[in-house]
Amino acid sequence: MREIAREVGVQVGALYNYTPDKQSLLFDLMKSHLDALLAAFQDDADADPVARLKHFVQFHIHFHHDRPDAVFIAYMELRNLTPANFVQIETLRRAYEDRLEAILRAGVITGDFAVADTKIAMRAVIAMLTGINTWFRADGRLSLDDVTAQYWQMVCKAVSASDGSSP
Amino acid sequence: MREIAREVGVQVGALYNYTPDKQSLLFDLMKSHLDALLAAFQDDADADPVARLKHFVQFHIHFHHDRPDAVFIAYMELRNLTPANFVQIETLRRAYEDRLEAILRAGVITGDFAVADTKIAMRAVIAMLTGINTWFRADGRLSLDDVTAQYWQMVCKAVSASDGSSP
DNA sequence: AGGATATCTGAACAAATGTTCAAAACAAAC
DNA sequence: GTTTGTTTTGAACATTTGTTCAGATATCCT
Repeated sequence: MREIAREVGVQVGALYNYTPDKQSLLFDLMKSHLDALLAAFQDDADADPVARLKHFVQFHIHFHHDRPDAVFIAYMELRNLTPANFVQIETLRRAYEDRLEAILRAGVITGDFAVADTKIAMRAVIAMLTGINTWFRADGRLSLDDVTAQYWQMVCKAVSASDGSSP
Repeated sequence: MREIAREVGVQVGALYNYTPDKQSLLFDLMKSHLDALLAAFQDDADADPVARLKHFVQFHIHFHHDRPDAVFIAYMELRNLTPANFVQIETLRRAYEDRLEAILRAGVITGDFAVADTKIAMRAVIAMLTGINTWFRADGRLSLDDVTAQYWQMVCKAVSASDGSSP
């Protein structure tokens, strides 16, 4: 709290005009992050599964890249939520994951994708993409668009029916 | 420290016969984890890159599955290391990552793999595999061997030259 | 301008946490 | 069984951290 106050340029006490306690602040940060995530992701269930997946990959990478702090908190502070708050946050995260899984399921049905278990594949994709935030730096060797293109290649191949048609 | 003491069944003070301070304890835990990781991973540079990669995937998953606590600490407590200790730990982690990258580079040369950038691919693979620890439960739907097989499928396809020959 | 309302400061309190140390308990050697 | 060396206890100290609150300061409305 003192760290936040210093960053904001205010005394600690003043923060308590904006949050009843630290737990609520943490929870509100996470919840609004996940609400924004769910609201921002648009998916057209009638489109081609490959195009939907590509859009998901691009969306996920850019959305997370734009909010490094929120993403960091959402991952590192999970264990500091009360059980009740944890459940709520997990429910939201699950809802987002379900959107990806739905794409994968659709692709399996059309034959575009070949994965043994869509839930496993979904977790693999999410972990892969979210991992970018831990190492990507804008002043690095590659632009975010380069990185996005390469991740899309890998994700696409990883879940594709392996006939070499998609990438 | 009090939590550790309670778990061990001893008073806090007694712990300080075994570690000069908490920072050293944390550092020693991480270092011995990474030393063990590097020592345990055997790689045959003359073997087929696909076989080497498969072995890496299986090794990584099982090694990390056997040490959930060490893995958890190695990821969540990184930011609590002193700068000097952080550098040492990062160097070890980097050494491990380099072993994977070497496999990918070898496969690119032989034409078994097709990735635009081996460092990016290496990070994607590591993130994917390490992510398993956050959700896998032994009493879940799938056995660790099932999960390993599926991840191997995905990793293999993700980095393969996309001619459908490898999986 | 003056009063009502909102916001901030400065200092304090309480709990948690890393660390120390003298005395007690224990173990090993002769 | 006494001596010597090691380990543990129990209590204390210093810092950090979440939180509160009375009084000061700023903002807004008429």
